[in-house]
Amino acid sequence: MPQRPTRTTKKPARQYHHGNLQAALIDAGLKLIEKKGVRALTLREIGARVGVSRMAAYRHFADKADLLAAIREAGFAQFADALDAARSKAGKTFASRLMGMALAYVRFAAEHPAHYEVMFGWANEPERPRAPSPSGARAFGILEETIRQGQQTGDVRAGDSVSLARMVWAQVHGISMLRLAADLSANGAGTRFVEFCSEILQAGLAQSR
Amino acid sequence: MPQRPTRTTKKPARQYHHGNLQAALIDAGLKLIEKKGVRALTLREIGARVGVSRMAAYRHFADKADLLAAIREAGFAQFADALDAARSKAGKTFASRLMGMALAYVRFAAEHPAHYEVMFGWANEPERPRAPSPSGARAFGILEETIRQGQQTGDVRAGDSVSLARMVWAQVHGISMLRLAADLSANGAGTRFVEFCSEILQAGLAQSR
DNA sequence: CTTCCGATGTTGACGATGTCAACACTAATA
DNA sequence: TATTAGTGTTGACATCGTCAACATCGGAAG
Repeated sequence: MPQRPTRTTKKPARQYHHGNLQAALIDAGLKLIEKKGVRALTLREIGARVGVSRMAAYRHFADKADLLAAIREAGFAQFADALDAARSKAGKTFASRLMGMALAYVRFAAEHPAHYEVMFGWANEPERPRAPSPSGARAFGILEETIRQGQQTGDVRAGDSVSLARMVWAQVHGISMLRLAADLSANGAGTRFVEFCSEILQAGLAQSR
Repeated sequence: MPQRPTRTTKKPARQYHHGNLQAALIDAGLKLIEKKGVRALTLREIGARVGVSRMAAYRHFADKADLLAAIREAGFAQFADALDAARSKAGKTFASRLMGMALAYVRFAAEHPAHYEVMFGWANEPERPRAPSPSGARAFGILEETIRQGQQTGDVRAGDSVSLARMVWAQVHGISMLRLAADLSANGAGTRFVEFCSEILQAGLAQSR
């Protein structure tokens, strides 16, 4: 959320100093990605949108990749919030929670494909290993905690909850990446497919042997 | 597989006409990607490796994206072969086939990460929708057929085999993308995790209700 | 209030890249 | 042997990320 510079008298208009460039750049970059795809993300274009020249970003980010990382982190924060909200809104049974979170996960990916791409995109640049995301860890923690609760209520087999959570995560991530649930409207095909997978997954998690 | 020009007398050496540039470009491009990542893929660099100038590729591909698409298709062919081989080598039970194919899938992704990236990478370029891959369809068909066999032997619940296959595919794809199975050595952590997921998945697929 | 300095934003320049044009060489056919 | 379609080459250009050097602002120190 860009806010006005602290001490302007009336109209911020266009001043030499922007006031909150960092956030504005992340925001503009994200919108640009959503509209034209990651390849179209250009420092020059971002600057133009914010009303600032290229190179201005370099006062707030080391380079383009660093700005991408910031966009990525912001995405994970929203993402974790969405998962958290879904868990709260879902019923108390493990099945409903699992399905609610699965739907929220896939929905986020479907509604913000570009943001999702930046978050989970390939990190095949050997020179610049990707730093782990705090918010990403928070999102995973929400899922893992749900799994542990399922174990306590007897809905999920015993075993390493981290591994179990990873498996569920991989499932919904695969669905999202392969675009297997494009239509997530009220009772669209995508929703039905996610429910379909969720049911099978839940059955598999239940059996202890 | 690059083959020699059809009518050279003895030593092809460096002629004006390469003889089989199309295949050579795909091959060189792939090797370059594997070594330096997708971002380092440059028409100039590819040309240099093949001993040809930039722009030469334009006689065989519409543009860079088109060459990428060819690399992608070649990857799917190898990929389908790998899945097919795994199915043949696995035992006759559904469980062993599922696990064998899952391991082959994840192994391919782990051993050829760059190729895998090009194959399954994001297609968020709104202007250029990605064409479906024939070999990709073949690979999926192998999995779906295995599912159908499982249904006939009673190992898999009744239902749409395509949806079931998609779910399994999404699972292994997610594992591959999230790099959850990095160590696929003889009895490495990755192998164990894939077996772990495969067992749970199989349990879920079994239950009819 | 004035001075000064660090933070922030700007323009210039450079090498790299994808691609359009125009040209050069080769091989097979007429 | 002459022609021509196929194949490879060099030139040029717009665009991009980024290094340098410069400009401007806002607040702290005197």
